[in-house]
Amino acid sequence: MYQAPRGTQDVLPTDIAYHTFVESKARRFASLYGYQELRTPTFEETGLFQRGAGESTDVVEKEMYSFRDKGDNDITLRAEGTAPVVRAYLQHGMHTLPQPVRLFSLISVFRYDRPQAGRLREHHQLDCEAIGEDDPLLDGELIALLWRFYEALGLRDLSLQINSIGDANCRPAYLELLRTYYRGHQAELCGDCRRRLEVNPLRLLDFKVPTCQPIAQKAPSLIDHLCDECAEHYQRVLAVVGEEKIPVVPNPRLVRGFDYYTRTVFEVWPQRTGEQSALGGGGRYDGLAEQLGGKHTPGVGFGTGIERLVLNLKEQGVEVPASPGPQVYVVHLGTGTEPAANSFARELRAHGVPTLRGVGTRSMRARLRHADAARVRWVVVFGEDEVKDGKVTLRDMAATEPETLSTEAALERIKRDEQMQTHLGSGTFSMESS
RNA sequence: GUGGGCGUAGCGUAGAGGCUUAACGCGCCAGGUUGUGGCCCUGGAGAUCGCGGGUUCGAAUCCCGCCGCUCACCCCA
Repeated sequence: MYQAPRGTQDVLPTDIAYHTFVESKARRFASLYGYQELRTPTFEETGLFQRGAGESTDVVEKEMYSFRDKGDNDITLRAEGTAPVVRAYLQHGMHTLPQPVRLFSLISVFRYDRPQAGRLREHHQLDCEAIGEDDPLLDGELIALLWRFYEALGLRDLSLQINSIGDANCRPAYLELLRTYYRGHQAELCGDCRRRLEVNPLRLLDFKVPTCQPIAQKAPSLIDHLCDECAEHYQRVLAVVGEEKIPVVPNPRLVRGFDYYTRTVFEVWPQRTGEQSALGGGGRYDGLAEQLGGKHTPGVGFGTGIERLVLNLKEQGVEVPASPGPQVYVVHLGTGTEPAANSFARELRAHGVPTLRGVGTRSMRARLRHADAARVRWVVVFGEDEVKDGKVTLRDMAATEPETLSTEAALERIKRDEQMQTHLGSGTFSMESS
């Protein structure tokens, strides 16, 4: 038998409410901050990710779903959220729009990794990007958007980690300093660290192998070697976030896995420690547009993982609104009763009443059980007796006794009830309400 | 890529060399009620015990290999 490919998952109807809850809140909060929805393709030219995220990153080096298509194009399934958005910004000349351009996407991301709790080969993200402005206020805005979004989901005990990793002015000198420091300890380093030292020294800082920890602890901190402009920028980001009353943890060892980041980087972690658990993360990428062949255009953004949010909502016991089910179950019973039942169901749906049609040749009892399982409010029975008289039997599932009345009267009753539900129930069922 | 754990009906579990014709709960189907749900009762369908090999008179049970799932490292969401 076939199975869903390793690292992918089916979201079943019993679970879908969590996902629609997160997605609708995502849309709501993105638009609340003035971000407009953008959809980019599921696959891009491989070079976009190589140039964007960086050749030496783990994602590009060993985790991409890459293939050559029938036209000999090198294609990669979306490995990361930011580069495609910046590509779209450049391609469509969005620099002619008022800056910054604020965009959000709900995307799927593909990485060939070994799956584990909270890690999939296909996962989904809310991705928000603001391109065309380097004001630290914008960094703060994105952090606030992310944080308020989490609050609205009902998540508790989160921790916002923040850092600045400098830019092209100050980082090269710092990296040289770091390399010099590490070369002095080369003998004590594990093989992995030696490799990083050459390829991606910044990553040495957040490395977790215990034997290398003491060396990392004493390494020169990047935060002490920022140029004046970067230091100033960082201070203003911290100020803006502080003003928002968001508890922030400056973490001088926070480093992210993509090469395009400059200055601000941040992640949000749940309380529980260990494992890979970041719910969301992002930062500023002032050099990315140039890297992709455009002119210098600053930008800042984040991605946050839908599946990880769902996981944490469940862990924290957050209740999500139930998806609305059908209101009415229409059954026919006996010969010649089908058309009348069909037309009644058609009528209900034309009036916007979600209606389930009883099909097959099961007993009355079985049908009622189905209706009960579907948690409908009303069951409408078209039996031979009723159809002959132009009537139906209407059962209010909350009441004990059914009653027989004309089809018109039954329709009116259900419509009236449905209207009441729509008005009263808008807080319960509407995903759009905060 | 590295290391641990686990594979028995759709789901959750029991059985750990012969007492098993593989059991129980949920779910599914049907009946108890000629055309009326929930609760209850009765019955039924559904499992070559992940796959292959080995040990044994005898393997779901012991051994080996493979596959799958899962957790952690790494990395990221």
